[in-house]
Amino acid sequence: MSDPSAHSIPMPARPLANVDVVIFSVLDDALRVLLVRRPEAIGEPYPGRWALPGGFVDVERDRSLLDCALRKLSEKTGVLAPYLEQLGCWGDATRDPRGWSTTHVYFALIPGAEVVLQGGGGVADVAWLGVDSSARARRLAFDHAEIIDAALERLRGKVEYTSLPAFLVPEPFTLPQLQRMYEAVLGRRVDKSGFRTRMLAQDFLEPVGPIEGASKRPAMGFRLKDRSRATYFPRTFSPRG
Amino acid sequence: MSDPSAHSIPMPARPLANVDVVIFSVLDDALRVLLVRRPEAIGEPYPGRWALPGGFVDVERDRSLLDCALRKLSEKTGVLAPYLEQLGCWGDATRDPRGWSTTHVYFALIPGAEVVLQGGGGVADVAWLGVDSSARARRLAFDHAEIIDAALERLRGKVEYTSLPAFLVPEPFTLPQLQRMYEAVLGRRVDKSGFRTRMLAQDFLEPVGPIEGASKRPAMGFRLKDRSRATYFPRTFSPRG
DNA sequence: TTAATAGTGTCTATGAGACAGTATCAA
DNA sequence: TTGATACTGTCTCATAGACACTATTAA
Repeated sequence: MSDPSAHSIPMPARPLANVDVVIFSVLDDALRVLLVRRPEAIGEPYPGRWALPGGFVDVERDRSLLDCALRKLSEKTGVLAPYLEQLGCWGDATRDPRGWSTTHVYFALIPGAEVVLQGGGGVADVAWLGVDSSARARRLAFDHAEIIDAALERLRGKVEYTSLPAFLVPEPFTLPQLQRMYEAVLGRRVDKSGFRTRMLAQDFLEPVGPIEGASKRPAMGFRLKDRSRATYFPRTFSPRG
Repeated sequence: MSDPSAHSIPMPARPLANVDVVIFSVLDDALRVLLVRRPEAIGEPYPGRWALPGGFVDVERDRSLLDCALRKLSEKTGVLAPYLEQLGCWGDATRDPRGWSTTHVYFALIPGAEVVLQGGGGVADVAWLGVDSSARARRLAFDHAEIIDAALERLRGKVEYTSLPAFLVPEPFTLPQLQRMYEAVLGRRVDKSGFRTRMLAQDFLEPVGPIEGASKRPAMGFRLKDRSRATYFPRTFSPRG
């Protein structure tokens, strides 16, 4: 790390740099997204409005954008190792009244059972909101409604041909439980037999013995062979629509 | 747009904000990426090394990150309306010796014939480099080798199930020409009959009359019905590997 | 006629979708 | 035995892949 003043070329004005996280989970068979309420302090934009968890990059504390996203996620949910991927960047002169602003958005999938909502850290409230109408009905801060739309589109699109919903259910899970995650995200029923064949053919699940008590007949419990990445299927779910 | 000093909350230190563009094209049946040589001026990092075209966001001039990417692309290639999508963001404390730096990377597809390489703008040289070994063999500036790897992975992955290569060939084009674009990106041959069936079934091409002179027998010319977006196929190209 | 490229027909195997059927548990 | 859920078998149909075939031009 060098001292900027040692360079002869002047550095240009810099935009504000944020990181926001779209955290998805399935609760009560419904896909939900985590929102926090904006603080009411003087000078804060969108006071009291719902927003994605996030905030400025802390160049002293965060070694990278990913570090920053993991920090913001653990501050709000206590979850340390979720599925996390970069969604994209939004940046323009008008999205933040404080000036030219960029945000680097990550999207996370976490099992509903593992969540412990935590306030503090400059937010007055934390809550799960359904993605269908409630999130859109409330007026979100910044361009966060647009960002959530993009995250939803990415998630629903990828669920058609990846194992992403496996990150929405706590391990070990049964195939019927995993199927319910797919159905919650896709918003439609899928065939049981085809679902089983499809999942087992990809060889990304590892059986860990039957799970009892969850239903009448015990089902085989599975866990991911590799929690660090999703599996891609060679076809989408329903070509025939 | 408000004056930052009017707010009571102090703004944090800000990272440097860059935009870089990975510009792909197919020349001589080989996939290539556009690189520029870093300037040699005092204080410039990686002087004389090859790098992706890009640079600092100009908060006075660029209204958004996308504007900035389009500006940098047209400065180097003269192309105004290519296929352009966001690839992602890279940002950490060490990628630029001048300090905590973020870059917002876009990836572009342009037809080889339309390119007019243009120097100037602070670069000593501009060139197309093959993606296979030459780009990796030369030591690129910053983390641009890693970024190109990511762009290649994205491109090759999407080509399996999208119409992206249609943006690499000038309109109007014939199906055999389009097939050569697919083969150049994928690095393997594909079956002619299956290719034709697949392309025409998706209904994203519009016939515009036969093209003569290109070969012995004239072939039907096509153009995209919608140049603003790619078409997604329901299956990948070769499930059987 | 020949060479070269454009375009089509046909066979086969795969595998998804649908759904009926069987297995295994609790009560 | 009944009900509920887990799991399997089977039939059908669409289509990708392979490849041989025909069509249309220039020379």
